[in-house]
Amino acid sequence: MTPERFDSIKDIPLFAKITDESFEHLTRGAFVQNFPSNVEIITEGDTADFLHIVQSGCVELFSTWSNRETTMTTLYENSTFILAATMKDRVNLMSARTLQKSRIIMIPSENVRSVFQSDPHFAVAIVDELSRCYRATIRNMKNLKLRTSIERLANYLLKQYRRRGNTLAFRLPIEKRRLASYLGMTPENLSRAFTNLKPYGVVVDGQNITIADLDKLIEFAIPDDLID
Amino acid sequence: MTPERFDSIKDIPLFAKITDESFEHLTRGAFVQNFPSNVEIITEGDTADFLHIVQSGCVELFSTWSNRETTMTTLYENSTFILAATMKDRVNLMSARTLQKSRIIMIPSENVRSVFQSDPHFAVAIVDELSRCYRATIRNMKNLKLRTSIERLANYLLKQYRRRGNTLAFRLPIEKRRLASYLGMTPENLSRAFTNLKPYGVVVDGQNITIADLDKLIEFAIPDDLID
DNA sequence: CGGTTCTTTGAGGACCATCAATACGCGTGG
DNA sequence: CCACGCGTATTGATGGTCCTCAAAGAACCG
Repeated sequence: MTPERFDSIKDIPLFAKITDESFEHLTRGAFVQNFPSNVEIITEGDTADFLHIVQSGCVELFSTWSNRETTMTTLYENSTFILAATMKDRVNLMSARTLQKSRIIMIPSENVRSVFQSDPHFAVAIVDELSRCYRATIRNMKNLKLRTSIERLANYLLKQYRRRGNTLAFRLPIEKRRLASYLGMTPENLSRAFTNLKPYGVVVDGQNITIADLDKLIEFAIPDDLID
Repeated sequence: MTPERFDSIKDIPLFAKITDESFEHLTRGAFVQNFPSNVEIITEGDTADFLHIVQSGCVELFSTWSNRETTMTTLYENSTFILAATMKDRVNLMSARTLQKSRIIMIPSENVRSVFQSDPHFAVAIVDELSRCYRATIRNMKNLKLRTSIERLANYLLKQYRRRGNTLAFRLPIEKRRLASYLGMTPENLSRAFTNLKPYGVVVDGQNITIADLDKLIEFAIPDDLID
């Protein structure tokens, strides 16, 4: 249907173990699309006709209500989204927009549901991915309900530190205002939260963060395997 | 293995369409247990050896961190819990305690995973349940992040109203302090939130709630299909 | 380089948590 | 049946956290 090649998809865990037949079936009617930055790809309330996969770039999932908006999560390479809506054939509960120039793979939801039934390996992969996203959301919610905003920021910084292979200096991957929304606060408050973390050795220079005293920050943040 | 009978389980959507063979396999090593009220059934951090199902009674899922505790959700008849941890063979992210005398079905996680692979109907049911729980959590999170505490309470009352077949007078199903925790506030604040809803026709008498002016409450709460 | 957006800082106020004290509800045992 | 005790619910006072508004500075982009 399109001249695009889907070989790179096979690197994604979701498709790693499936048969060639399943793969052929899945990609029938699928396509790859390039989006510029800051484009709304899907809108909450719309039906989930395609399973989306971020091949490259960066996508923000967000939600709105009554003139308010909040960032739910941010996705990078090889992340899927709207998997639950795809499987249940329901409307999306979140909207998605690109934060950078991004390449998005779109697979018809019907194909996903039908291969799910015919290929047990794919079924396992789907349920694995679904469980992973579900558990990530539970962690996120625990973070929001059990910690203050400053504690959330401190733990966010520690998570970034770990994700980059224990690097003490790094750049924030997203704008501060989006980070603020993700952490459940206003941009103004995020600024002040950074100031509050200064005594614990957090140095901020624009998007550049340096953790000058890891032990002190950990002592303050109390990271937890069941949240972070 | 136990003299308990599992027939009643078949009423649960999760098991509705499975074969007798799958059912036999699933219930091998399974058991039913009666718990008194206020007993911690599972603890976060423990491995999920069993899929749990509330056959009767009421179970609260909660989480703790650094001396704080929060109610994540409350479950009633025919609800499953720790399904994601079961499927991924990981530790539980939440603890569970009974809020009433409850009857809990426990099915070995291994059985669930193995029947998932052998019975496509069961696989569909599992992914359906998983997606349902996932989406419920997303809704919950949107509720928490996009609404003030009073708005959350107003929408909670409207949800109770709808769940009971549009009944304007009903009893709260749980204690107020647990409701407060679920809604992300303190018991004191819940009291004041109820007071704040008086002008919108909410009458409170202990656990008994009466919605005296439905339109006014709806106008204030702005319920949303994508949250509630 | 100019305009736009983002970030920061300050002031003020709304919301919410904590602490403390009292009232209420309920189950138990006298 | 009533008295008692315990946990829950309410109410008030207070302080902290966080949001809003406003303005200035910084970064980004065409």
